[in-house]
Amino acid sequence: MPELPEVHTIVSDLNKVLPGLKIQDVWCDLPRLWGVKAGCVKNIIKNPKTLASFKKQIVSKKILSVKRVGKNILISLDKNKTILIHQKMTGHMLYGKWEKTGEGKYPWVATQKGVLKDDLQNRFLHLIFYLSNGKQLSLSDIRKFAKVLICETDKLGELKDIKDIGPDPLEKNFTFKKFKEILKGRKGEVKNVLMKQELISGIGNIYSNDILWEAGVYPFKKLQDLNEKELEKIFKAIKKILKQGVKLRGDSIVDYRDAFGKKGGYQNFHKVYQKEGQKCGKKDGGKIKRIMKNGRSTFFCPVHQK
DNA sequence: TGCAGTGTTGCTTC
DNA sequence: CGAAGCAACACTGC
Repeated sequence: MPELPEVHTIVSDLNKVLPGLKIQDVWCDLPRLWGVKAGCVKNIIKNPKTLASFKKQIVSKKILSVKRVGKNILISLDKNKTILIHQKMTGHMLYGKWEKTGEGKYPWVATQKGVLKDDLQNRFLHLIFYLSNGKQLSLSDIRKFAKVLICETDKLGELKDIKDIGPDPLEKNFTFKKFKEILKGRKGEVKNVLMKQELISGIGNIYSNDILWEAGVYPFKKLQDLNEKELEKIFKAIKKILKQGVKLRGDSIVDYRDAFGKKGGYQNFHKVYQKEGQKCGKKDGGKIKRIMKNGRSTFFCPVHQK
């Protein structure tokens, strides 16, 4: 699930605790995470086929830093290795401590007090890095869509996941001029376009809905029909809504947690997302409508989003 | 009970 | 190029 604000929050949390630690061991119960289907690229990634070979590449390496590229988390290690993690729908990285209590479906139990006791957070661990300070970095993922791969750091740029990704909308150099250049000559529905990671990185279904509400633009309006003023409103809304998401530490409408297991706050401030039937928050706003399209729900105010 | 829907992406078809 | 459907998977809510 995580979109830019959620990934941003996790990455900044991890950066406070991980740099300097060594990875001492790895546990994983999901062969897909290191197997052939993990999107490995020939000649860049040595496509490990066993957990042992996966481990071999990272065990005893030191964590240097954690970065975000779009919705990807990059954990850079010494000896020219980088772990790339895409959390997809329900994945999220947790920092804490768990113990394996059995071989059942949910063998892990949190062994520290506080929010990590939350059942939801401990039932779905599929990958655990054991760290040199006794703590663990874990991937919790209900639906098991997450993607993890290990790459030579100096070849990161050759990875599709990095190479084919558009600019980050919160960067200062993401200006209105640049935004227009990216969209120039493109067609298609504006909401779909906003969610295209190869054009702009980090926006998903929640924030694209709310961004277009903020901008007052109909989500299925064609890009070629937008005038300068509408484009500017969308540009400003992207910055505003994403910043709000970051400030609130992400959206925990279902299972998202930050790296320490705490919920974000954006779910309490949705503009239209999952608010079908409720009144739009703008003056003279209508009743929020939902349309299912391309397999995803779109929410908007039929009165002021034209 | 059964099925539509869920924050993502990539592949296929039209 | 773009829209649409589906698959990967497990759970929730109607």
